[in-house]
Amino acid sequence: MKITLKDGSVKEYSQAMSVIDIAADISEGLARMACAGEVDGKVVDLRTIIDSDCELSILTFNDEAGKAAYRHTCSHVLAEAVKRLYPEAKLAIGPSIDTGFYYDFDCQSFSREDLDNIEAEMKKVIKEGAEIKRFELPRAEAIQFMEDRNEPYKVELIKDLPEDAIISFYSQGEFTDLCAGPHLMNTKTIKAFKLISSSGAYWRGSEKNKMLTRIYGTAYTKKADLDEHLKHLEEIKLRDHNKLGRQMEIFTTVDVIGQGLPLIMPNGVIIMNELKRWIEDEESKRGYIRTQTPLMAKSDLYKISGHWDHYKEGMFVLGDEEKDKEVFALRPMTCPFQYYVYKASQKSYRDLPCRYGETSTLFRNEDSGEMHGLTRVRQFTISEGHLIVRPDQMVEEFKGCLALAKYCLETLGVESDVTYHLSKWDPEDREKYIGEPEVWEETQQHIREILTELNIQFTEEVGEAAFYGPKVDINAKNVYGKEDTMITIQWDALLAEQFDMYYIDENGEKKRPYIIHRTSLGCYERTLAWLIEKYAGLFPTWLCPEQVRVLPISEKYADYAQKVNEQIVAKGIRSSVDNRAEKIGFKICDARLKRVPYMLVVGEKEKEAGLVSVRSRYEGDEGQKSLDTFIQDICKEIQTKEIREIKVQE
RNA sequence: GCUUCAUUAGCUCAGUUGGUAGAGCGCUUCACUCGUAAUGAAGAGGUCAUCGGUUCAAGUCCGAUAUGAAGCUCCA
Repeated sequence: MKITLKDGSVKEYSQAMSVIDIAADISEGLARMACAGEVDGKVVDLRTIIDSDCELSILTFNDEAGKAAYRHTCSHVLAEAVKRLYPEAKLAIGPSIDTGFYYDFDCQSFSREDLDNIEAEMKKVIKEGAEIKRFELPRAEAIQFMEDRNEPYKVELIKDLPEDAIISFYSQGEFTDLCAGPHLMNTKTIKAFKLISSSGAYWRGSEKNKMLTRIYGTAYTKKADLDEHLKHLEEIKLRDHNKLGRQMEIFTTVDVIGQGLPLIMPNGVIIMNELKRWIEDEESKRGYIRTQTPLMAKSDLYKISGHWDHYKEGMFVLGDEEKDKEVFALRPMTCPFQYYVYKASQKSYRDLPCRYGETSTLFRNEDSGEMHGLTRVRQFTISEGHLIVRPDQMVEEFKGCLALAKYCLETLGVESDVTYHLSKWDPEDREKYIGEPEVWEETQQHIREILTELNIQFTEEVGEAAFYGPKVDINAKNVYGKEDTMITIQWDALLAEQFDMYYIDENGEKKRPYIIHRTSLGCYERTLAWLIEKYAGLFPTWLCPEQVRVLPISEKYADYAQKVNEQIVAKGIRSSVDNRAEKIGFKICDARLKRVPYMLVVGEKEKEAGLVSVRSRYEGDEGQKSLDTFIQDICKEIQTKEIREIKVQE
């Protein structure tokens, strides 16, 4: 048989060979690094026997699938160590993930000390270097095998496999696990690993099931790579908005005020207000008209919208239906409020599209475990908007919303950090959605075409739609890799009916409009969190709470510093003077720690010549210049919302 | 909501097996009046998250509550 390798070379063998044997035949080094194989594009185990012509790649840790096999094997080592130390622990599942691997056990919870002990035991397992063997059993025997070992979760997994499935096991020494593989040949191949953390996780991801104990870990082929990864984990904590945002006095929380109710501090308010003014002005330029509607409404409104029946749990209800004549609820969305603005007067087809914008504060009673910093809160403010349009205007208006979103992302310098998703309904779960299947398929196809036409890369997600229509979600990851929706644009051909919204067409007949629910920048709190992490607190100048700090060399130059500052402030720039009785080195250090982009040092020389000595975090801005030039430059930078490269610090 | 961990000065954190509190930064005051990453000295500041329990004695042990964190689930 002929084996074509990745580099195009061909090996010929007269007999069937396993992948690992072929790797060994190519080179001993490759056999040592081999984690899995790829035969005609399909990932296979190293033990897979090849008996016919094919294309073969030997996958190492440098290949995604090889890395997965390596880490998956490490998760088996973890499982063996846990079984040795805690024989009563029941095995659940233990896959590899992006950043490493985990294994779920039904057992006690583990402290850091326990994890350290388990790590030590894992090292023993690796040192023993047991060969990893694969074998298959018929279904009934497989079930019996795991029943004998008192592993109920494994039995359940096998029972869920199709009748004709090949049920494979991998064993190393006295440890055997139900597993599809692939795996390394020997446990001693694992060179560097670390158990990261332990937490609870529901069996099969359902809150109705028992909570198991999950151990997260990661593994690399070199200790240096592992150390780098661990260092990276430490570093991302430094840009975590939840820490940095508090440290920079952007927000704080107070226990007696409550969960999910952050206090935005003056620094945070400056950034949020800059964003708000910018968005509101931009929307006005794009033909939006603004509304300001109540933060709460009687239960009657939510009964019409359907929220009272479906989402009451998620709302803050004021009053008791049994006792009170009127019951109110804080609004969890703006939709019906803006619909009534539309309905307040009769609309002609000439009036459409109506683009309503509102900087809208919403309240959602999230479960207590869901709150997180500024990204998941109970009260938040979004750049909300609803476009009431004629069906023939829908596609163009939807594109306009996407263009606005794209403009916002570009201006903030984050367009390369987002992913687009077409959130579709789930035809298998009809109860969750209103409307007919044909309408859903048609609108989804419209959005698909729009995204394709605009050359936007996107994924399609089943079951992620709103109950009234499909949507485009623009998501971003936080520093820990967790994804959140930043912007959403929703196609709604159904709710106008519910609220009896109409317009008069050219024939004098009542017609149903379509509605686009959208945000231009999403929720300000979440965007703020995103920007903190994106820029590690070093915001573009236009968003910096403090843009300029004037640093007099000594108190003798306080007057000049004051004059300089006044001229800068007069231009609407956020500037202050550091008049403390400190050395200039101290003042510079402090201004840097506070992330002030521009420092203006003034002393004898500057005072005499009417200059300022600029020190900034940007390249090529050092040195003396006239105050007028400085003001001109910074005004331009702020006005254009320029994103400048930050100088690399030693 | 679930699992685990945490909560000590404004902030970041020490505090051994139970014997009534410490550091650095910050703040206040004084001295220094300084040329590009941290001047020196002194002082103020804490019912150790809250409530309850065990104990002669609790920051330390136990329980409940609140808040925070990681993960799970959820996110109209």
